[in-house]
Amino acid sequence: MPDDIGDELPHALNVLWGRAKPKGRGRTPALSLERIVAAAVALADEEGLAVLSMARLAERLGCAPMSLYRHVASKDDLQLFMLAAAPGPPPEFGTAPADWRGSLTRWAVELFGVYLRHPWIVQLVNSPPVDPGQLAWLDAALRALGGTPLDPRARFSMVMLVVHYVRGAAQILTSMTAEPEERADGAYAALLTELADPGRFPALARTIEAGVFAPNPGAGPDDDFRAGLDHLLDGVGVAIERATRA
Amino acid sequence: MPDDIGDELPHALNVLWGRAKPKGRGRTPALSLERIVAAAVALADEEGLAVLSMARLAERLGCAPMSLYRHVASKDDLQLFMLAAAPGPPPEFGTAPADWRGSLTRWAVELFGVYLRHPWIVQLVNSPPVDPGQLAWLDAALRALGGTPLDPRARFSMVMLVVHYVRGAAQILTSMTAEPEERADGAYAALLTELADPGRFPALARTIEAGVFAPNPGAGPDDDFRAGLDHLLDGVGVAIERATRA
DNA sequence: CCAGTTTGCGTATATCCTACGCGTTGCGTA
DNA sequence: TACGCAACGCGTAGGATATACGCAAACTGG
Repeated sequence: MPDDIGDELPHALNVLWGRAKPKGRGRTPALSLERIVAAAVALADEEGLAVLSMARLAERLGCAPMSLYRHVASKDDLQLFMLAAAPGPPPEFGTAPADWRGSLTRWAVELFGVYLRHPWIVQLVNSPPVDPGQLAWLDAALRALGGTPLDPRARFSMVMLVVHYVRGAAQILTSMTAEPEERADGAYAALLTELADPGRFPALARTIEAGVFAPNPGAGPDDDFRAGLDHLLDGVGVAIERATRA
Repeated sequence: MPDDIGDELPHALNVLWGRAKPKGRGRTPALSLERIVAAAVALADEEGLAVLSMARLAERLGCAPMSLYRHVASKDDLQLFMLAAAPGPPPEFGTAPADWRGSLTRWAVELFGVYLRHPWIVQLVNSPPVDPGQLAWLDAALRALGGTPLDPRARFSMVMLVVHYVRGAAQILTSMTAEPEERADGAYAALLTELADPGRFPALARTIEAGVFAPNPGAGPDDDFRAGLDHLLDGVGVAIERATRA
């Protein structure tokens, strides 16, 4: 007997948006959706997404595997809840801040931090957001551009630019550092040096020679991220300037 | 008896770079790595990455599941080979083309096409490229910037900017169109309209009202991609102009 | 105290990857 | 020509996975 009689939304969405009915009868629950999701997030943070199975999760919670299905319809649903809960609230700035660049930079850096804390997020499929958590992040980014003369479509396009960049940068960084062995940053550089024949890949060989892949001890990995973000925001700045003149 | 005695590279890499020894003895193979990889790519293209299992692949090839393991060490290895083979060659332009923007645009559009033809690529983990196929693409992108005064580190940064954007855009697009039912483009817009409370998500609500998510019949989905790419390349142009003056 | 409702969980099934080892085949060599 | 070995194809089996189904336990309102 599904309870979405007059509602066409999937059950998971109703729960996410607080539209699920409270049911005060029956046995007192030892488990709760919040506990399950929190444990799943912790497990994925510590041991990776591949280790997250219903059995391991149940073991961690001290319950039987099938008990989880009373609160979660499927493993996909669980991942949806994880995706909604893990990021936490976005940075706060009012509507139409004067400094769009500073606001958007802060937003991107914090999102980057979220991805580094929860690397499994970028391994999940990147579907359009439907939960309040992700929509809050999206809204915050759009608000960062609220004071600019860009039209809504352009604003959204710029935000997606930043989203894709942050996600991609985190994806590369986590896949390089999360190698099983202590593959230092230099390992990839050494591998490329051996494989990239200058005759076949001239531009790549020159890039390697210039030491781009070599670990530069003075700078953290965040510096590369910030540099790329700055170039990206230069492009946003061009569009804003163009819209201002028009 | 592994055959990488004097070589520390994983076996899969030796095969990818044509360093595997030819073994002319024994029985004539009915299976080959090329056939297996081609069938796996076709299967993933047609039915999605979730359906790709060793059993299904063997069924398609008319062999027993375990026969595949004579040519492929594991399923992860198979996916590595798929990733190397599916994209095909990158677009051709000489070293240091005069029109960096046109070249990079063509490169990005073709890569976008690859992702749309093989949506499973963007669902796989985005690890740094180590196979000749992906390195050829990377080299081509770096060559597109060969005529600019950017230093190698900046060139690489710009290329990664484009890579992340193309990948992210394809990820969103494929996850929206590959829905099980015939969820038209308008479905997401309708869902957002119901969920995005203007009081809670003011900027998002305004974006929806402006019809950003509504399907505009005149333009294909490529147009959004091209628009975002243009903004991105504006940022690259700023960096190039800055480097020219310096 | 009882009926109804909700939770927790045991069982069973289907599917998956893959370690191990056996029989078969065909080339290179004697 | 005949033999031996290397490589191939595959059958079996084991462990792990998600999850449908149904029953017993526990709690609450009457």
